[in-house]
Amino acid sequence: MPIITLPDKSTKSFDHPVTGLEIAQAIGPRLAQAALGCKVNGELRDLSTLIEADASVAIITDKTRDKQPDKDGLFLIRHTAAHIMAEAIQDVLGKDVLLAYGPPTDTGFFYDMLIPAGKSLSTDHFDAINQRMAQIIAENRPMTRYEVPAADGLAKLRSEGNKYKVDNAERALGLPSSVYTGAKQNDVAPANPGAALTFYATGQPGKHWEDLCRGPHVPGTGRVGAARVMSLASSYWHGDENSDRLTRVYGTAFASQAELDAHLHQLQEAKARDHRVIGKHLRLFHIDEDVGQGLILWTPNGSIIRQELMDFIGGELRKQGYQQVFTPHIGRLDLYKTSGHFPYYKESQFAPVVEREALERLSREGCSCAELTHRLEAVSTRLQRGLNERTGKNIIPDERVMPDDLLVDGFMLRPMNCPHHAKIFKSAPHSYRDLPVRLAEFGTVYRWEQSGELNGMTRVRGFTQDDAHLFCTPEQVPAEIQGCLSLVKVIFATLGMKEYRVRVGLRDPDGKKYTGTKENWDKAEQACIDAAATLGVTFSQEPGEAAFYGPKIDFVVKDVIGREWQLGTVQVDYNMAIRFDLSYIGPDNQPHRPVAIHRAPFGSFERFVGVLIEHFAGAFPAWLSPQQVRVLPISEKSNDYAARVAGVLRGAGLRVGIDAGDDRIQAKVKVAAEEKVPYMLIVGPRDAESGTVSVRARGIEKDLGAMSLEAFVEALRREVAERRCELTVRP
RNA sequence: GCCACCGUAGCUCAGUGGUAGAGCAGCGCUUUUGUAAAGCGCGGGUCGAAGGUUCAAAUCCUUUCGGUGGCUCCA
Repeated sequence: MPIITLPDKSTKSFDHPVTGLEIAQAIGPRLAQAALGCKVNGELRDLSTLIEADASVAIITDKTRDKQPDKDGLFLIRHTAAHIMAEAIQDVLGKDVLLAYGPPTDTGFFYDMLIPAGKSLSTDHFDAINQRMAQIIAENRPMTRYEVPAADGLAKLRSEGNKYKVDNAERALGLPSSVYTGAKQNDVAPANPGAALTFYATGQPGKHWEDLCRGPHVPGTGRVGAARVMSLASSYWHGDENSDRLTRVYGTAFASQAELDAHLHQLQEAKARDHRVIGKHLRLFHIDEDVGQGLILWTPNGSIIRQELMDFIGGELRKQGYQQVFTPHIGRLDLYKTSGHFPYYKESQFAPVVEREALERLSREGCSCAELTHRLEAVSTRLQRGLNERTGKNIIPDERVMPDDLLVDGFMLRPMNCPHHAKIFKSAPHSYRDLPVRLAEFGTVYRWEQSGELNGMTRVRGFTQDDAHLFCTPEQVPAEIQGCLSLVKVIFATLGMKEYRVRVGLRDPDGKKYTGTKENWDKAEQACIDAAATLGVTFSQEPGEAAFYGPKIDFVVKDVIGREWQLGTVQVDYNMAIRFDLSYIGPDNQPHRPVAIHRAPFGSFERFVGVLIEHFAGAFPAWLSPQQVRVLPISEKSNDYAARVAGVLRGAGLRVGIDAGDDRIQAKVKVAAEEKVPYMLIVGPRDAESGTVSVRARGIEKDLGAMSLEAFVEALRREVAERRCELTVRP
């Protein structure tokens, strides 16, 4: 006699076990009609689930109360849609397509499958698949769940010859994976005799298509309003690149065709905001294959944006007591052996640069490539002893040590700026009275990203960080973290960026890989959490996400397509000072280890500007715009006056262009609007006579009227100096 | 790196075995214009690169370079 508690805390009693559907019916017929599934004690279940004991139950539909798409409802719809797509693909390509794994995702769903040799799936099949999916949805077959005892289910799957499903079942039953890891076939765990496997038929079991599946699903295929296959990709079984390569088919589904259409429309809109498209159109940057993949050439327009950002950030840093430094883009290998970057991160670094004479000598000696690598990665006895003594651990094992005359020296394109900054700190003695020492550099670093990971400006191989290293006492750590975050807050606020979140990376509770004392870690972690809490944006604490050398704070923003990009980071580091043997003299007249804080709150100018382009859709505030004003003479007769106006603006330090072509004014306005110039000054004989300019501001599709040139200059100078987000100058 | 798709004029794209095209941009001429494209004309491409099949290749095949999307959220 279950008592059901509904989300509004009201209860309903039943004298028999009930299904979710019956509960919905008891609430109202329209809810029963709209119901897709239910949540029993917080767990998403089929509508047909029988509830025998008291429980709190929520009925899931495709919309929440405020008419927004319901996340759980979409999950159910997309989970079922994955089955429908798999059935459609098997109908189109054949039953010998082996299905592996097909879950819902944030924006849809995918299904991984093995396309048998000799067959292939391409976008040419999409029309056929979409049509077949529409048919299955129109047929509105019930989603029928049935359970089979584990042993029977396994036998059934094995006889069907799909090793991926057998593997899924074994994992679900907690058995060792006989297929994936090659463990012995072990029918049913003795400890779990009642275990069962569940299957879902898209219709009648035995008659219609079916799949091993945990569920839950919507009650019938008709409840998937609209589904569509989207794209193809490849994936690996279990994400393991040594395992089978599968074809991943992406699709998406919504409760109605209108919502699917809206989603497709939004994808198109997002494409129009893509920083690569806008960047090309507005000539902000260029990537040239002759220069290299992932290497950004900042063209004049983009360079203005970058320079303005550097000036802005640089000014804020000076206010906070940072000191500017400049260091080269390369350094000797020993430096990176000391820091620990080489060779441990060699997969993500450019290969070392070896001096020509050394290479020629090695070549004469017949040195092999493997031998060269070995000799580059080895260290001298002196370096080994120094590092091992300082860290108190055997971090350089004897195998890596080589006599000096065999070692090969070289340079590395720097993957990080910290070694150079550590060396600057070490170049002079420091008293505790000097701390914190804050060394800032817009430092360019180089990392070897896999070619498939590269993406416009947001994922590149050479980039300039807004980097700084703060060397301080353990007591100063909280205040310094606060300082970093207040900087982030100022800059995000200035740019009108509200859509960001913060991740605080903490120790794994039982991890042993960490360096530094427990007391320092506790304090630093608390400082990070406290600082994040003051930001006033959502932040998450993520145990296990700390670096081995200290806790960190990451800033993540979402781009228009919903992809998240990590921008900056603040990391506390107890390790660097040890490795580089940094010290300051304390009040006790004894040397002490400083704590280092790495911080690059915006990550890199490349990624940050890429995100900014999408954030503003190319319509930058006046202070960032490559061209702030464009003067448009009505006809050639006004060209002289236009040139005088432009001269005055330029003299006032504003970035001005002039469109003196023989186009009509309509054409000049259109071009300036497409290039997203903040202000157009339209000047004709009337203006020349009165010394005025006719103002048109971006985003307002009309003539705002005339004002004196002096008043315009003053107003725009103020807007730029205050770095306002909006265009505020008006006659 | 791996998989799918793509690469034609500065840009956006059409052309699927038979003499390389359009619009925009550029240049010239006409027009002298008051707020989202005036008209006419001209120039511009070894069709990403290399090799192959063919009487004939932008088009078909192979290789290669580059771009785009994707490469777990564990039934």
